Amino acid sequence: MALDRRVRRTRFAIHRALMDLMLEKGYEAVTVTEIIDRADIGRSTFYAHYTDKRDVLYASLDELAGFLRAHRDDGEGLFGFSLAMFEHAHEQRLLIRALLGRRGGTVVRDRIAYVIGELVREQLVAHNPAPAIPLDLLVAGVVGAYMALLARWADGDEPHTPAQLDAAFRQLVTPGVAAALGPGRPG
Amino acid sequence: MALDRRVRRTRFAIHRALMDLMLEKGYEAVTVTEIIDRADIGRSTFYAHYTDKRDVLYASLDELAGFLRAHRDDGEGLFGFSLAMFEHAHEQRLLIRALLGRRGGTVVRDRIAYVIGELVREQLVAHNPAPAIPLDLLVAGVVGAYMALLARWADGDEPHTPAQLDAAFRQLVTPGVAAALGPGRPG
DNA sequence: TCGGTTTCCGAACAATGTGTTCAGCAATGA
DNA sequence: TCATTGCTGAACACATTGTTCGGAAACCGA
Repeated sequence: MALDRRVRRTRFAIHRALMDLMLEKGYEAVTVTEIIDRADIGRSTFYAHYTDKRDVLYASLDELAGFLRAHRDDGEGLFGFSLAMFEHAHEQRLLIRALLGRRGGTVVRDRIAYVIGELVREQLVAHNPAPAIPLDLLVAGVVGAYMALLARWADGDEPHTPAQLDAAFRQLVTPGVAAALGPGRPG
Repeated sequence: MALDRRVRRTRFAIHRALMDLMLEKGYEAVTVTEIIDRADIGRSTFYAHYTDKRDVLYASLDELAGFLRAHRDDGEGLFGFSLAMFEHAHEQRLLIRALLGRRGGTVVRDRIAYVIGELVREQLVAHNPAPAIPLDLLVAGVVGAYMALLARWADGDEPHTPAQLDAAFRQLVTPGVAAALGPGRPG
């Protein structure tokens, strides 16, 4: 049995309101009161569904997580999600800027980094469960570089294409990762 | 002529209060009211010196910037600041955790990333003003990886040593950077 | 269509935080 | 000493958060 229609409507309205507002002012600057007004729901209703602004964000980012998982094994070799994500970011530039730009927030970045980190870790472990660089550091470094490229692109004026970004990411990170994973060539 | 003694005392008290409070709850959670109370100064006094919590932070981070500059050319090759910074972070682990951990904030991370980014950019340009990867992306990626390692270490339980962190950073990033900078071997 | 269940409303509330103002007192440095 | 500068502290308007609760409304299944 699906959710009560009212619940579906309410949650969607909230989700939609958060997205819209983020596009306008970035995640950090959005307030619960604004979400309520925009979604045109009662205050108590909001808190009946979510505890926080953060809570809404997490729910909304589940979509992104699904997207990334779907593209996990794109292309050849590691980091299949990379190009797809850059392309997605390119289409949704405003949204990505709202999420990752200066007006984003630690919460957003950390969450996205976490989601991507899971993917990266899975792939790295599959190739070598005990790499030369401690796994947690390796994952952190790779994801850190990726997120930084994404953020820089979202915030800056440079019109890099998704392919350029993907290439930059791979050129920067792949040699070090390959070395850390050892001789066995990842396919 | 130096600053009025009262000014010096007030600013130092504010600086000190922010540091203490960050150690206890992380930058984000600290409030201006708390700083005022801890520093034992009047509210209007605070706003006479700083506009913001952020403003105080920036002033405080100038120290860090000086430190990093002083170690810019440590060791051989690029990223001389790296080991010194990790060592500094090791001694001041609590402070670094307060700054970069989950309870830190975008403001803090961005500012530190900016400071480090300046250093990295200077060094990269010195070796090759037009690397294979667009300079801004290269810098972003390198700094992103570095910050991520620092943050992961500050937040996690793993007792990595500064030397290990420095090694991990270099192993991950150096090959890609060298390739991007081209054949001329950086000294 | 009925009827019990679930959700929504909305207004009020206490708590907390921000940034400003101003008149009077106190410390400073020359 | 004394003019200058900085500090005080309380009050203020304002914004935001998260909770509460009785009554109205919508929903879903029979």
